[in-house]
Amino acid sequence: MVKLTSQRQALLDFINASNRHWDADELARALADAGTPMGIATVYRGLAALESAGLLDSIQLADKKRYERADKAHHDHMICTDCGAIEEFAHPTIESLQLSVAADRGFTVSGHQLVIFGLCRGCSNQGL
Amino acid sequence: MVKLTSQRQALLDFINASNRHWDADELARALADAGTPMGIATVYRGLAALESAGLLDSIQLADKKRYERADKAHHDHMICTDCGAIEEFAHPTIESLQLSVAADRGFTVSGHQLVIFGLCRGCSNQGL
DNA sequence: ATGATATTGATAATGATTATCATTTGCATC
DNA sequence: GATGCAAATGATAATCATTATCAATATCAT
Ligand SMILES: [Mn+2]
Ligand SMILES: [Mn+2]
Ligand SMILES: [Zn+2]
Ligand SMILES: [Zn+2]
Repeated sequence: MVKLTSQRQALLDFINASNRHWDADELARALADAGTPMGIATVYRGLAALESAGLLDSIQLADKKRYERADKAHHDHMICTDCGAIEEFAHPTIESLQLSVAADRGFTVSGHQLVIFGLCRGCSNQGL
Repeated sequence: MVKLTSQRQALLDFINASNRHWDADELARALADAGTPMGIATVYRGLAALESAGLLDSIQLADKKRYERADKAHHDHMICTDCGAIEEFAHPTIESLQLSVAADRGFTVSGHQLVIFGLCRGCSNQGL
């Protein structure tokens, strides 16, 4: 039986109150600053538990995993390689084409991750 | 000036002779078995140098980076979460839709990574 | 309120990758 | 072909995110 502890509630509230993609360390620091410090191992375990309960979503980037609210529709991400900004986009046609190419190969899809790298509008304009 | 050493040549030859997606450790072991052992740090540095020279491609998976030949056209990957098989696919429409959605947001694309997770045909049929 | 059990937290361990640094090697130049 | 030097090598330490340990604590069904 999975328990809803004060630590997990704090993690969930914190992420749900924002629109960011948090890593474990950022959350530990932010929660400490907010007056609800918790051990870093508890942060990792809490995030994993909340995700498998469907209460959080995550994206696995090259170096670390980032968590976000789960109450948004499925979307993918564009990441600015200059300023680190993470933008979201949803594209139904891309989604369905993925399913069809997988089906063509007899592949049973359980998930996917699409990340576009480049320069966001602001950083693109820096170089003008 | 970047030097083409015997170690780097061995790495390149080894990967070009195969169709796999290698991680650094697999390469170190395979090269040792093949009679051209080299330090693991040399493997990492060699792979990075060859990739930035455009002689190798890579995909960054959750836990580790995997290298493959660069003489194939751009493609994305489907990974079987059961047996670990990595299949390749190319889909021009998905590619161009990515560029258009990025352009819509003023995003200058430098690259992307699309990975589809699920069960390959063989593993899908296991559960029948 | 009680007890079984899941969670916490401090810390050690792990695993992939990078940094150090003394030694060696590729290669441009003579 | 010999020389010189910047770049590469390799053994190993360090780093960084994440997971494992384990004794103490908190949750929750009863
Ligand atoms: Mn998102
Ligand atoms: Mn490939
Ligand atoms: Zn930017
Ligand atoms: Zn499979």
